[in-house]
Amino acid sequence: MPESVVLKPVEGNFSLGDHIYSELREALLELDVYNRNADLRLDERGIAKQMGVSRTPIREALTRLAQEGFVTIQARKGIFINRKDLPEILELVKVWAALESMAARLACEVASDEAISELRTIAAQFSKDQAKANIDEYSETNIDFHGAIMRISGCRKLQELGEDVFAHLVPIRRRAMRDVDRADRSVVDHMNIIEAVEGREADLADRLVREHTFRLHDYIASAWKGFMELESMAADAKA
Amino acid sequence: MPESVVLKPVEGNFSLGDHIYSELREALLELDVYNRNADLRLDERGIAKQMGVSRTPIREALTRLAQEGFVTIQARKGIFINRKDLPEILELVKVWAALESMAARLACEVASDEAISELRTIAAQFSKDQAKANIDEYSETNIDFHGAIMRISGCRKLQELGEDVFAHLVPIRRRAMRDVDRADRSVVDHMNIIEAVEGREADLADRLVREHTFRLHDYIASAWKGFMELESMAADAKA
DNA sequence: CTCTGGTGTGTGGCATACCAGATACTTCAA
DNA sequence: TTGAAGTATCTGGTATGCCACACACCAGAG
Repeated sequence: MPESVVLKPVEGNFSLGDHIYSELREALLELDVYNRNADLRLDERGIAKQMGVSRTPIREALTRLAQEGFVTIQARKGIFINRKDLPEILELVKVWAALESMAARLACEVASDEAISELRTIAAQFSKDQAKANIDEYSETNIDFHGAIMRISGCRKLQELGEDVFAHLVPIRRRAMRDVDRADRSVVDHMNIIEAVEGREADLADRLVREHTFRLHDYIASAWKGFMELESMAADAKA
Repeated sequence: MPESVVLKPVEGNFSLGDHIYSELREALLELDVYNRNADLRLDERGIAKQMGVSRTPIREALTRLAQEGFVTIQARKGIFINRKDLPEILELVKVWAALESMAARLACEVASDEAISELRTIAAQFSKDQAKANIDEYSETNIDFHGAIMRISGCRKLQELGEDVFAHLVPIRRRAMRDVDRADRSVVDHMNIIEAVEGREADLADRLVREHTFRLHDYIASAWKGFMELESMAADAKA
């Protein structure tokens, strides 16, 4: 074989099950679970036919999704998408706060200066004013920022768990981020957090991140009814 | 039918898959993964035959265990029990610290006085002196104590996640708890934590729990080699 | 002896058939 | 009309069989 020809190895386990799992997962996150008109039921056979495979890999994917809490499987009754209620959402936010504040703490202790500078780079993408102008993009940047903190903590497990928890909050965050006033406050919070991390002030960073996340917590708690009403109206409009 | 006879409804989904899942999970935790002589390989067909069922429910259980990180399934190669290395273990302890310190904080804010008194009841089961005398039982009480903090935090998600993380640490904790000096220190820590929670000092409780868990973290880091050597000797003795 | 290609066996992935509980529907009697 | 029993259908759970890839072993060419 000519040495010049270098083929990259086929990576990992491609399996229908894996593929369907991520496909379904994404679809579930995209789908607006809080739309009261949404169909909360999933059908193994239907999905199987739709994707052109047998029930087996579908069932594997659904089993995993059930374990993650996205769906509930009831024997001989059906498979239902879990619609989380307010208390459950708030609990997830608390868990998120626990994980991210620890990540910030660890970042102060172990992250390199280069890694920390990443935070400022991300934050710089959106000045306070720009945030107002383009909430959607800000939301993306916001997610990046929080992801970055988890990453530079150097604790993969923390990061992975955070992503899992975060996934459950995606539909909520989509709503919570629309609020312009919150975006303002958020930008300020981020700057303070960055400075704390840059200054290696672990206790401070820990506290700031926690308080920042708890502001989201309290906001969701207060705005929840509004979310639901908006959804109802959207649903009605469609119908 | 006599009205006096009240039958409680059959609860939940009993399925072979579920049963095998918990059975296997327990077996995996019991098994000493760090015994280098232990067989790290699982065989679907073997387990199926051994339990007298088909591969299907076995596969379902294994899929779930794989998702939780207990095993790794490699297509057409085999299913292997995950042997966690030191860095991974330490990450789990950090996550545990994040969760439990938040739990302590929440407990300060929301737990009832009755709930908090539970902590003292558990701790009272073992005075400092008794701890030395019966390390094994102390280990149990210790687990109860930490479980109680999670419980009285009033945050189920925090509790559930904590239990999941904890499960991965079970084999490690079995070793770490043998150390008498650590038990002493542990009892003192617990008392301080209790006082902080009773005094509703959220910041203090948060810090104490975090520091307590990080002592375990550092202890594991320093004693790891010892663990491994002990295991090797035990394995050699058997052979 | 060495290296290459072939072959047999093990292993997980997938498709399929069937089962039994849960439901919806239908029918028929009061 | 109503309601209760019977029946068809739907749904997830389980058992099986086959497939394709991984790998160890073997044989023949050099």
